[in-house]
Amino acid sequence: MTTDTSPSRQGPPRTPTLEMVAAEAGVSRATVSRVVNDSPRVTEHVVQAVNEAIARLNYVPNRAARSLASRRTQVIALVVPETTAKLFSDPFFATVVQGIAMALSETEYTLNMLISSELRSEKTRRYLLGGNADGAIVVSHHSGDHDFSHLGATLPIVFGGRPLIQNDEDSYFVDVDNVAGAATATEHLLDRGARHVATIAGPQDMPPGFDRLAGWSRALQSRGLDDSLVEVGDFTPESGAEAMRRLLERGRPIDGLFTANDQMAAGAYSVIRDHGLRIPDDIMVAGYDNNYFGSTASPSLTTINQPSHELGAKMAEVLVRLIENKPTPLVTLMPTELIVRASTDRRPTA
Amino acid sequence: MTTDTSPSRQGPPRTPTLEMVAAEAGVSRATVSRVVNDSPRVTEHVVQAVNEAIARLNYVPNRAARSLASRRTQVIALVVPETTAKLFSDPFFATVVQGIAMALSETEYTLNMLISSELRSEKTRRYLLGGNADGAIVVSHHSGDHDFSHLGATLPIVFGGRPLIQNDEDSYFVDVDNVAGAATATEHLLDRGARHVATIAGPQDMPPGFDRLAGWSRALQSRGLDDSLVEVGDFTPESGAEAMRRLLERGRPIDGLFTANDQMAAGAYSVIRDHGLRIPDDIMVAGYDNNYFGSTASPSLTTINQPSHELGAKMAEVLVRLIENKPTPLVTLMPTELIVRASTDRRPTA
DNA sequence: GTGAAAGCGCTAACAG
DNA sequence: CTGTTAGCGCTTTCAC
Repeated sequence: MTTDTSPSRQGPPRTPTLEMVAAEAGVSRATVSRVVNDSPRVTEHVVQAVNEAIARLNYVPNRAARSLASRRTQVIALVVPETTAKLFSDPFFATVVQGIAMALSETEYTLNMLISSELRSEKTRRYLLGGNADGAIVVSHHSGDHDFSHLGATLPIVFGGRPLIQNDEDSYFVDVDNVAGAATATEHLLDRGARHVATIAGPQDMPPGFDRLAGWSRALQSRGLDDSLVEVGDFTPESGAEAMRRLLERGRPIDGLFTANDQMAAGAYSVIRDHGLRIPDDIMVAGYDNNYFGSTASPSLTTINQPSHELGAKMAEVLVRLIENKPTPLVTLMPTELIVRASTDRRPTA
Repeated sequence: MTTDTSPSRQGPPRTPTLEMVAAEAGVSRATVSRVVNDSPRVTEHVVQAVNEAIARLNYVPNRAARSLASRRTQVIALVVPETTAKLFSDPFFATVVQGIAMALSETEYTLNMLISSELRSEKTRRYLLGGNADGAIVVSHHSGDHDFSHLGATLPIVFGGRPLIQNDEDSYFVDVDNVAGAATATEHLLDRGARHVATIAGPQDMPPGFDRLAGWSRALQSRGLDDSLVEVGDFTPESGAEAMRRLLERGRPIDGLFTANDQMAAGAYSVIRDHGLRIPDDIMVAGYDNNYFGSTASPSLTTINQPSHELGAKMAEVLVRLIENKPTPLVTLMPTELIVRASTDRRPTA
């Protein structure tokens, strides 16, 4: 076992070149190139001959050469801020990435995943600006990571999750319709007979936190109901418990609760029970996210499901359209789905 | 909003070239190239001048050109069989990928993620053989996906998880030491006083299932204890419950249980309780995986933690060594960690 | 419709 | 130590 450190450099070309195919098929390199890129104006007969030669030689085009000549890379960069990368084990995020990767695997594009730390974000910027990708998808939980938005002018970029501040420079993004989702959950509580619906909101400096509170408010206001029973948490079960405590201490009647995510609902559950109240009989509860916390809670939690896989697929789709100069709306909102479970299992009251 | 479908082709070169830097610095292109690739033999003085020119022009090298000329791509392919991609929401798998990506972000290599469906696996093969990557990491749950192992001769490849059959062609892989982990958990049960330790094993056609059973056996045999209390499940909670039922029906004493994963332990819990037995007083239980099922179970489950992030990082490290022709062992086993919780909370008996 | 020729931006011998 | 000279493998006008 030697300690040869130098990169292994094979001698002769390992893979057949376009030129060899041309020779094999008895045509020019230009023609082979046309066939490979299925250009319209090539005789059917020639196409066949070339394809046979390709098959015989087991030819596969060299990406580097192709992209050098065509000034197109066929690469899509997936930029993941390091803070978000840490949350990779979050099923939501992982599934979004899965959606992106699977959608792209259907296309000619290749997915390049970059972790961009605060420190080395310059490296990422250079990579993107250096013409190493045809476009980029930026996913992040903290939408402060929109440092990249100004790159949108130079390179097609699609963001996952809307920016907190709708910036002047119009950036493309696709997101879940948090407002509508929250409103749906709240309306469900109302339909099932709740009249005093409280909410445990998420951080108001995060779009999902902000939007879900807005959706809850909207649903109540549109029925002329009170929307002042609000407490804010930070998406953790503990904060959910705290918030629930504060809510109950207000001493006002509560018969419905919408929490901005399932974790906080789980936290609220324990407090509700500690107060001798029953779910759903005394208080119906609805969460948001449809994750493990909700499905294993007892009683199982009614919640809002986010189409995370589809979200990723959509991001890929939008970016590809952008790259190919096809008309595309600036913002794409994905619909959510209400999952009804035991925590709201009550017949509508009269 | 037009419907121009053609790729946007900008006119003039958008990014400064190495040649422009050379002119700016008053040296030849070769010299600039040497500086960029920090070759040792360049005068300090010249290095500075070039670097300043680079900074002034905001130059960033073109990957395609570089790789075309150097026959090196600086790309590492992450091959994810579609069956595995579906499990992306599995925290274990997602964390492994995270580990790979983060380790690679420290290097000059770029991560290319490919979903390889059974059908289109030919596409992946061509991509890899086409010289589009310097190496590949293949991650999969089902190690039947070692279709790629024969590519190992052509391209450096590292596999995640050991192959079921130790194939002749020596392929590199890194894995968690399942045998040792299972043995550790089992020994822990013995140390806490268990004498009749049963196991609920995983599918025997999956390496983790097979190895964890082996580890359990080894621990018992080395103390001269009986290792016949085995039932097999399929890693689901339901199968765990079934297996536990069969175990108890044997009518033999059981005071300890090792399950091949936490899910099956969760399933076993309910059956144990249904039989009027207490955990840990009557039966101590240890699982494997350290996931949500174990930590939220009641009593909380003693289990084996897998260093998933480190596993990914190691895979990246091994591959890079391979690519750079540094000596590297064929198999790398990562150590596990015992997490002691309430399900084995009992003082050692006399 | 097809071929010829001219590069894309960079690296890698080889001289000097 | 630095410059010169050839390409890497492919696309792309431009003629024919």
